[in-house]
Order: sequence, then structure tokens, then C-alpha cells
Amino acid sequence: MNNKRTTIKDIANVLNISSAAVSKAMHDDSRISKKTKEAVRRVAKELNYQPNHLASALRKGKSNLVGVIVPRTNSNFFSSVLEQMEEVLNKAGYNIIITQSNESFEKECKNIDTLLYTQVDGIIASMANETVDLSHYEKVKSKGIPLILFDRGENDLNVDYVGIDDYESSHMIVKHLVSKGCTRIAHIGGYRRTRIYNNRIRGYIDAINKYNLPNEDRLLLESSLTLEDGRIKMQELLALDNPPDAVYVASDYAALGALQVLQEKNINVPEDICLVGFGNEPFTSLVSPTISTVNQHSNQIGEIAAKTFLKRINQDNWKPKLQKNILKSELIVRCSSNK
Amino acid sequence: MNNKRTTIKDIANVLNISSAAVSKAMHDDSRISKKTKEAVRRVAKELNYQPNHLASALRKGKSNLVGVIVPRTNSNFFSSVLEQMEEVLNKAGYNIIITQSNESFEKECKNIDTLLYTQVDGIIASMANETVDLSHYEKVKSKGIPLILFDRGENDLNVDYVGIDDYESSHMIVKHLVSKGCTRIAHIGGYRRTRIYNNRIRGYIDAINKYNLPNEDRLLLESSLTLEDGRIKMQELLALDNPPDAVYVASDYAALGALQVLQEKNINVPEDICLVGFGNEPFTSLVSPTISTVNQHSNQIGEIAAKTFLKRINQDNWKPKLQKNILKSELIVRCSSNK
DNA sequence: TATTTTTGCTTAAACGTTTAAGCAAATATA
DNA sequence: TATATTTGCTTAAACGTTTAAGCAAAAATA
Repeated sequence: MNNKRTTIKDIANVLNISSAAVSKAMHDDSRISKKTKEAVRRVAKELNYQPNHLASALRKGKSNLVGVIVPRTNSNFFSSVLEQMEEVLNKAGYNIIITQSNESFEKECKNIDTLLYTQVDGIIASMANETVDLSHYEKVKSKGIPLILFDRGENDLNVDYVGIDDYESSHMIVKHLVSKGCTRIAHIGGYRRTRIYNNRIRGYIDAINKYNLPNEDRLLLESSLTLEDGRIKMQELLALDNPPDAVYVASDYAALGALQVLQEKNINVPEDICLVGFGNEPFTSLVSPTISTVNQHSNQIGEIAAKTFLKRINQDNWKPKLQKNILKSELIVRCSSNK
Repeated sequence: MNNKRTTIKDIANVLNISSAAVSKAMHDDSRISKKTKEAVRRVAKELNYQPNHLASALRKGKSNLVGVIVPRTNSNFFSSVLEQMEEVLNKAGYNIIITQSNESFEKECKNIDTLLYTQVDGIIASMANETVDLSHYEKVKSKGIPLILFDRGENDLNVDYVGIDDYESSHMIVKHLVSKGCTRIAHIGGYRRTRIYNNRIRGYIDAINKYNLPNEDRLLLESSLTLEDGRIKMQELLALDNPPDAVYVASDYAALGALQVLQEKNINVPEDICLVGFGNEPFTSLVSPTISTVNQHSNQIGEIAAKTFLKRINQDNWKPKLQKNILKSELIVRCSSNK
């Protein structure tokens, strides 16, 4: 019908009051009479009024938008984190803008520019695998808006962080494998430059030593953790003179690749080699044998990250500093390590 | 350092010119001298100037933001669609806001409100399973902003639609199964009220008749298409006096559930029963046996949906109407139907 | 009844851009 | 040299809100 959108002024004209009064009525200001408030609400509905976020955000200097950066949305972990974040932030009057970095440093930089340009009130991010240069994150900090990292974080940035205890998780896994009688435990880990993978590697090494198990360089491989690379690294392990009797893989996808290789070579899992993944992706319970893995409590991570943002945004003259929120992870024992 | 963000005015003050000149310099206006443009750019960089999107969007009446609604981001199909959309739209100067409906009608309505409130220039959506009432989409149309549906669409809305030929896909699948010697083909379909599932069902029935195969009510089941429901419906089929020798499932997740049941009952796939899924989710090539399925060309769908939006936004006084963009799908034959 | 307080508004400026209109100086054309 | 055109800006208003300041009328208090 009327192509122009209804503004606060249109409502004001109908009721013969000022637009300031309308604005206040909308916000339930105590200095506006009940009668006027009701009239405003009625006319607003009649005219199909939709507040203009741009105008109010510009005036208030606050967009009530939170930017979120994830490597990719297609894992269960990240989509579950996002769902919880949205839940918590919506309730507090914020909306979220989700962007994907596709594990690319360049894309991550572009995403941050976009989000800053959109005037988000804060950024919650999980870093891309490629990212080592942190200057784009420093830019966020220098703008004075809250930056919260989750899962893939970085101590050097000195900001809030939410994640699980990767070091401890490795201990848990090694302990479990030892309890199953494994004596040569290999680790297909991520790249050490990524903090979480480095922690898993450190945890693995310390746990191996703790149980007096062979701590050989050849049993510890760094990997991109894709399914394909999981296959390659598993083949490397099998080619050893003395192959392992258990493999702990730092990602479910790579673990699946490893499992495929084992099955192709007719090696029994878990009888001959035990296998443990990481992340509790749904397919780990769908394949045969089901894969033991670690649950990262994605919903809790999303919730806590969101709440941390809300805390910061409501804190006067707060300065960003390293503040870690480490959750306990949970080992899920399935068939691939249950002999 | 300086807590206040730099504005166009700050740059103008430094150079002793008007802020209008600065704005024009930024946009490479032909009426601004090269010298001034360079000076503006230099000072902008020095002061770490970041344009305020809210202000320009408000003034121009255009946010350069596109809202996208998907049921959930965690499937490969949707995350791949999103990636392509972003690619195309970014190049055209648009950014996207991704929201998830979680298959909930209520959430979908809220998402639309949020997006309209954020003043997006258009909405690209795939409808939630629950959605039957279309009034919230009508609201989008009445605002005069482009609405493009993909995958899960609805003829009644009379808007642009991008998707695959579901009817034809069913034909392809039945033809393939017939070529493998199957003579009793069952279909675990989605709910008929969802257009795409209805089309798959129609395609199945017509193809069955075309090949003179038994067209029995008991061989056609409507399902929520979750893994769990796939299990239940498969059990129903196996309980028939005369079970099928092939099952075409309208979703990969439900197909996986069906596969699990078959394996638990020691029924050989594909020898005893052939199985075909739909969607080409990655796990279909990861499980054993690998599952035959249909590739929906997610990247093309994302690209075309984005380009359709761009076409509409650049079209003067265009009125929304039903305009379908149907892509050919591709049957991927894997072990589960390759006997 | 006179004074203070409260109620219910209005006015006007501001948020940071963009842009139509205009104007003087420089340059081109006759 | 006189006139027309182009160049390079400026001025001012606008986008739709919010909000500080203010003011008259009504209500409460003395």
C-alpha cells in the first residue's frame, strides 16, 4: 500500500502530539500518561510501525548487535555454540551476526572489518586455523569494544576466553587407554601453533610419561586434522616397525579417516588398535564401530561466552585482560576403545 | 588512546575543508581534486577512521545488509549455501546476517522481525519444517524488500525460488533402482505439507507407475526424516508381509537410521535391500556401506539465490512474483544401491 | 490560599553520514 | 575580450531516532 515506511513522526501526526512523546511512550517512560501510551501503541499497530534500528542505534551510539566469527558453521560444535549464544543474547536484547572465516586468515580480517563497520557492540570469535598475526584482533580491542574468544583462543591477546581444559582432556584419554591395557599410545595432533592443539599435545606427552609409556617422536604426529590427513597419518603410524596399539586423534574427522584406513587393512578396532577422537561430532555415534570421543559441552561454551560479553558491556571503564573460563570436558567411551 | 571514534568531521577539521568534501573524496566524486582526495585518504588513515555504517545506511535508506534464514547451519548443505551466498554478495558490497530458525515457526517469525528491524535490504530464506502460516513472509513482501526462498519454498507466496527438481530427482532414483533389478521400491518421505517432500512423493508415485511396479500405500510412509524416525519407519517396512527390496529415503539422516536397522537385523545392503538417501551429506560417503544419495548442488543454489537478490534490488519498480529457478540434481551411486 | 511538587507534555539539538543546490574561481570557447 | 563551461568546493537539510532542558497545568502540601 503506502510504500514509505511508517515513522514515529507519522504516529505523532495522527495523535497530534510530538514525536518525542511517541518515542517516550514506546519506551514506557514514566512521564507519559497511560492514555497516551495506549493511543500510541494502537496507532503504531494500525500503521504497522516498525522501529528503525539504524536511527536509534546511531543516536544511542549502540547497535545492540554482537558479531560472531566461527571457522565454519557446519560442525555440530559450532552450530550448537551459536544456538546457545543467540538464546542468551536475544533475551538481553541483543542480536547476533554470524560470519564464517572458513579457516582463512584473510577472510577473518574481512569479517572483523565488516563487523566493526556494522558498529557491533562486541565480538565473540573462535580463531581460524591459519591465524597467527593478531593485529586485526588488536584493532577490535583498541576500539574499546568487548572481545571474547572461545575454543580457539590466544593468550597473547589478553582478553576473555572460554574453552575446555585441553591439557586435562589428554590426560583423561591416556588414562582411559591405559586402563584398557594399551601400552603404545600414539597421538595424531593438530598444529602446535594453535593453542588448543598444543595443549592437547602437552597433555598427551605428560600423561604418557606419567604412566611410563614409550614417548617416541614417531608416535606423535602433527596434522591438519582433516579426514584425508587422518588417513595419511594413520598410514604413517602403521608403517612403523613397531606400530601403536592405541591412537588418540585430536579431531573426530581425522579419527574417522584413521578408522577407514584401519578397516581397509583389516585391523580390528578396538581389539588390535584402540581409537579415540575429539569433539563428539554426531557421526562418531553413527559409524561402525562407534568412535570414543570427548564432549566439549558446546552449549555451555556458547552460554558462558555470551554471558561474559554481557558482563563486560555492562561494566564501566573495564579494561580487557586475560580471563580464562575453563570447562571440564567429558570422555565418551564408545566401541572404538572399549575392548 | 582517543576514546571517541574518528568521524568525517574530524578529518574535515584537520584539512580545513567541509565534511561534505570529505564524504565526496571518500566516494571518489569526480568534482573533488586529486590533491584533496589524497589528503583525505592520508588523514583518514592517520586518524584510523572507520566509516559509520549506521549513519550512512540511515541517510541512504539502504543498509547493504541481507538477512538469511536457514533451519540450522549445521548441515553441509546449508553451510555450503551460506558460503556461496556470502561470496557473491560480498563482491557486490553486501554483507549477510545469518539466523537459524531451528525448524521452529516461532523462531522464524522472531528472526524476520529482527532482520526487518535491522533494516536489511532483502531476505533470503529456507523455511522451517513447522511453518505453514505464511503471514510473516507476507509482512516482508509488504515492506517492498526482495524475498527469495531456496530449498524449502512455497508457491503460494509468489516470490522468487531456487531449488532442485524434486519430482525429477525421484524419477532418477526409481529408474536407477529399477536398473539394479529392484521390483518393490518403498519410499520413506517427508511430510506432504512441505512442498519439496510432496514433490518427491509425487515423483516417486508417478515413476513407480511408469515402471509398472507395485504402488501400495504401505510402501509409502511419511516421516519427520530424523535419524530416529528413519529407524522406526524402516522397522515398519520390515514388518510387512511382503517387505520391499529397495528403500528410497527423502533425507540422508533418516537413511542412516534405516541402514542401522538393516544392519542390526543382518539384512545385507545392497544385496537384500537397496538403499538411497537424499542430500549428499558428507557422512553418506563415510559410513559402511557408503550410501547412494542425491547431490543438490548447494553452492549453485547459494550463488543463484544471491544473484537473484541482486537482480531484484537493482530492478526499478519490480513486483514480487513466482519465479522458479530449478536446478538439475545429480544421483550419486554408492555401495548401498550398487549390487 | 499560596507555594511546591508532580505530571505530561514540547522544543530543539544531536548521532554521522549523504546529497541537492549553489557559488566563486579557473578554464575553455567564441 | 566577453561569455560559457567546468572545477572544486561550501552550505544546509535530511535520514529517524533519542534525550536534555524547559514549561504550563494539575495535584499535593503548607
